[in-house]
Amino acid sequence: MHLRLKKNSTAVRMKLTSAAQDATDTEKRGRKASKETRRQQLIEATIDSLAKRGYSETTLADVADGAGLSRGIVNFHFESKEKLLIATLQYMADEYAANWGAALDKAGDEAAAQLWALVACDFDRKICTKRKLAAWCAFWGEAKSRPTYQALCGARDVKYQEIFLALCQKLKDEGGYAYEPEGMTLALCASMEGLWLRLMMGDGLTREKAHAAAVEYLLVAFPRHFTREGPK
Amino acid sequence: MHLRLKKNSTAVRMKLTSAAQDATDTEKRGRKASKETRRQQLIEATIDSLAKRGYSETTLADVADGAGLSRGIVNFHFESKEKLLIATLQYMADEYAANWGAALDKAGDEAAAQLWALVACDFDRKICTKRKLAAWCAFWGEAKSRPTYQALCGARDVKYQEIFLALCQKLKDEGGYAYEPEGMTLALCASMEGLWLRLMMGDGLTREKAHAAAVEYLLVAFPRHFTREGPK
DNA sequence: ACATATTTGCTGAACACTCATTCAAAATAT
DNA sequence: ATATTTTGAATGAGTGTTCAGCAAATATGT
Repeated sequence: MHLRLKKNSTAVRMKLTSAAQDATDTEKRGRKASKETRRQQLIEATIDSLAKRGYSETTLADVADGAGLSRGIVNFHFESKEKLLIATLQYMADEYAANWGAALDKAGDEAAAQLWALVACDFDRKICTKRKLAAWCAFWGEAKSRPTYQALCGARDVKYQEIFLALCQKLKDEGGYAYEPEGMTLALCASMEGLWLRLMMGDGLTREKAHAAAVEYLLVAFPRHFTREGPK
Repeated sequence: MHLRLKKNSTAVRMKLTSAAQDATDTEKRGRKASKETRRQQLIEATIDSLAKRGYSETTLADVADGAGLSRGIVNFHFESKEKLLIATLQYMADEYAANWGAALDKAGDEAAAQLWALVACDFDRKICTKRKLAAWCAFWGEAKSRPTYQALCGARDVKYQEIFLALCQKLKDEGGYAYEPEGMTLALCASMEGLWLRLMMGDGLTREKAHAAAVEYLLVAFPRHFTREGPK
């Protein structure tokens, strides 16, 4: 089917001028993208619902309504509710990983600068929304009894924490600190996750305050490397 | 649960046989306590179910089965599922508060000893079970969209953190540390919650390792007050 | 160029199933 | 005998899933 379609549109393209060729291309892409666009749209609606109603109250009807589409739509684009939720979690995990990956690339070669960047990007505007934190937390709440969720949440942690550990170890060597690196790293990562939890709970805590608390941790742990304004 | 059932029927039998006085006593207590006992029993079964199946999969049928009782029982002793869940959360919150309250009493007057005790009791055998952590996390996951849960989870934090803040401030004065106390306290509390989260996720993390990580934090933050073995 | 056939994305009603809740009846205690 | 506690079947609301069919876009035949 797909092959035939491609053959046909190639044939059409050849008949048309070069300007129209572009148009056909985008059209084709648009058509092909349509499916991806819908999925995206439904995933966003799912995050909305998770944030607004919580995991247990999120229904397919609510997701469909949120996307402005009809009831059966999810089972058309995703096979089941379960698959939709997994795709949503996957999407968030990918976004999260991409974010700190990019931050790490931009940070340069200094271990201190890299660590600072990693901590900072956890409290980035794009990632650290109430909406998304709420969605994360919804999945965390179910993760213990669902291996798939656990894997996706865990995969995030493993790589992230490996890098953290390596950085902490490097800083320890550079600064002659006395702590035990594994415990230190664990406590630091846990602290940031805990801050997320609190942000989501929505006491008066703001993103800035949470970030400041994490920085305070960095200051105390690596006094020779950081000031409140950044790495030395 | 089965044991309790058996106990009841044993009590019944005792009434029929010899020791009438004893039997009447236990019976009276049994009757008056019976309602409380059933509630307790159902609450325990609820925690079991939350830990095993997660929030969204926890059904009244499952709770009743877990308690070895019949289907309609929850709506007799609690008015609704919602009320059962709230009572369960309340129960856990009370237990948690009682635990750190007792630990604080036992710790003496030194601020350092008190802080050490508070951190330690978060990783106590009684409190820090996988079962209970899972139940806590289930509630956290739903808390954002349920004011009642949020209030009960939050109430825990508020008092707890007030004390933490006071202790950190005191240690800062004593030790001449340079950090900003609010941020420090926030990061510390968040770290312990994050460690709970990870314990529950069940990577290879053990209670002891998590506790050690928290201690590592204490060491770094208050080097003049603590060694790995305890407060100086 | 026009008509027809096919594909594709989507709809919404129907269906099957789960689950909280109710309640009449039974069991048990007083 | 009365009150209390427990049972378990019945109820009904809610929800995920299915599917026949619609409409627009696209391909094919003339």
